[in-house]
Amino acid sequence: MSEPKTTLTDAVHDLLRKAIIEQALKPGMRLPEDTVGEQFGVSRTIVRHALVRLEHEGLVVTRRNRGAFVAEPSRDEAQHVFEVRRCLENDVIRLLCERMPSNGFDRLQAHVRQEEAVKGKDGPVSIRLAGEFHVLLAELTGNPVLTRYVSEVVLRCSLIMSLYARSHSSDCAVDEHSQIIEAIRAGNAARAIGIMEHHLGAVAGRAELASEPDSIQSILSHYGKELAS
Amino acid sequence: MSEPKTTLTDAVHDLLRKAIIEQALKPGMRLPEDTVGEQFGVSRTIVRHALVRLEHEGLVVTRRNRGAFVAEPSRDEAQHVFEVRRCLENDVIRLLCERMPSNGFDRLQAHVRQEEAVKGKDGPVSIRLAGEFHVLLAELTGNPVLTRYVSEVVLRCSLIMSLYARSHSSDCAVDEHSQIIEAIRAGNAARAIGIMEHHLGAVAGRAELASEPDSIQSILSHYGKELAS
DNA sequence: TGATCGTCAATTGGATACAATTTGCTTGAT
DNA sequence: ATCAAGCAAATTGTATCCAATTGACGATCA
Repeated sequence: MSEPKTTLTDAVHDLLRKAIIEQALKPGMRLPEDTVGEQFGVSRTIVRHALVRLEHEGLVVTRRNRGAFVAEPSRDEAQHVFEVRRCLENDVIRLLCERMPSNGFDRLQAHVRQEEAVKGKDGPVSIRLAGEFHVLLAELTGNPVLTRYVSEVVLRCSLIMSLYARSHSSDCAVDEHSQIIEAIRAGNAARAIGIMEHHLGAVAGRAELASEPDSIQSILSHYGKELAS
Repeated sequence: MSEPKTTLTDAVHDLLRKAIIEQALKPGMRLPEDTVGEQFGVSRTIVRHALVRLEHEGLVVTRRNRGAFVAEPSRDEAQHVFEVRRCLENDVIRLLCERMPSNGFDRLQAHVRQEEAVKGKDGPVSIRLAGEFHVLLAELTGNPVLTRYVSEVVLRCSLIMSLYARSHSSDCAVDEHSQIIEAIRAGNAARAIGIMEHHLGAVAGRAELASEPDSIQSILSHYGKELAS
């Protein structure tokens, strides 16, 4: 069997996270355990474990005896997440200016090329790539702890954007990504951090309206196809 | 109802965490689900959920079909945790210099008095209080996300100290805590951060010069030379 | 008519039972 | 004596089952 080395819980966890980040599951949407389990063809136990993790990551909230919901970060919460993200990402930049690995710039530029390939489109792929750039930066520091935290706040920011931003329009984002790379390459930490601050500030700045939801089953059935074993 | 508002999972989670931090459960120790559940009078389901969270917090590691163990951070991991901790705590200081809440200094000084009360003793209480000072600092920023992350790295540092440091002897620590408070009160962020860096550096430094047991690979590679035949 | 209380369906919280996987040990052959 | 193969015990992975809590609808009474 080509069975995956990972557990079912991991699979469901990843799928749900992906669905949330890509805005298929919108903030506030209910996530009943048996509905989800039914759609994915697994038992409630699995879904529960996945939901526990997602709650820990701040992507879902659970109310006692009420069930799980996709998180709806308030503006205050959003502010707090962005504050931590700035702190972490500035440190990432600082560290990379000291110890960028040899193949670091190649990997970064390859990623930017990917981003440019989907430039202009506002789809889920664009959102995912924009986030992954920052995670890649964190990875290059060689610090898994830092990478995990950056990963979490970036994911939460994606969720926040889906709530408050009217458009991801990553045009400027990609440009700024390139600028950050160049500033790091020049060893100019101050400038790189400045751009990053501006970059995040611009992202945080966009905060306006949202849209209306879709049925849970249809969404999950779409994502569940990957689980067909 | 005198029933607790929290769920059983939370209780077990807290208990296990406390036990790990206080070194009742030592690094590397096995945590079989049914044994733990038996001891606490709950089912495996609960223990499992708690273990999932603890793994997410980096206090336990789980191996597929092998079970959960109290984490044994390598020196590299320790380094990574300390690196993130410096980053986060420096930001805490920076934020507090801008917006310390009105009763902040009172709470901080009350805490330091507690620490001084157990000064000299190397028991679990001393370890816990030393960590809680830093969590309290983070709380005063009013940022729950930041507080959670600081909390996590501080806990992991406690675990690391229990592995590598020969003594917590928090004599200097308490002094430095007071110094940090005063620097913040003076609005001197640079000085406060400097003290914090020194404080954490001292803590991390103690971890360096302690016992030796680390990665299996290094041990095996050392002993393996004698086997090369 | 409106508010309050009681019953009921829905859903989660928790426990138990079963299956799959790993590990250690025994046993046998070289 | 060493090593390999296979069997058995222990432990986790997963599913199902029962109980407890919540929210809503509807009946009753002021």
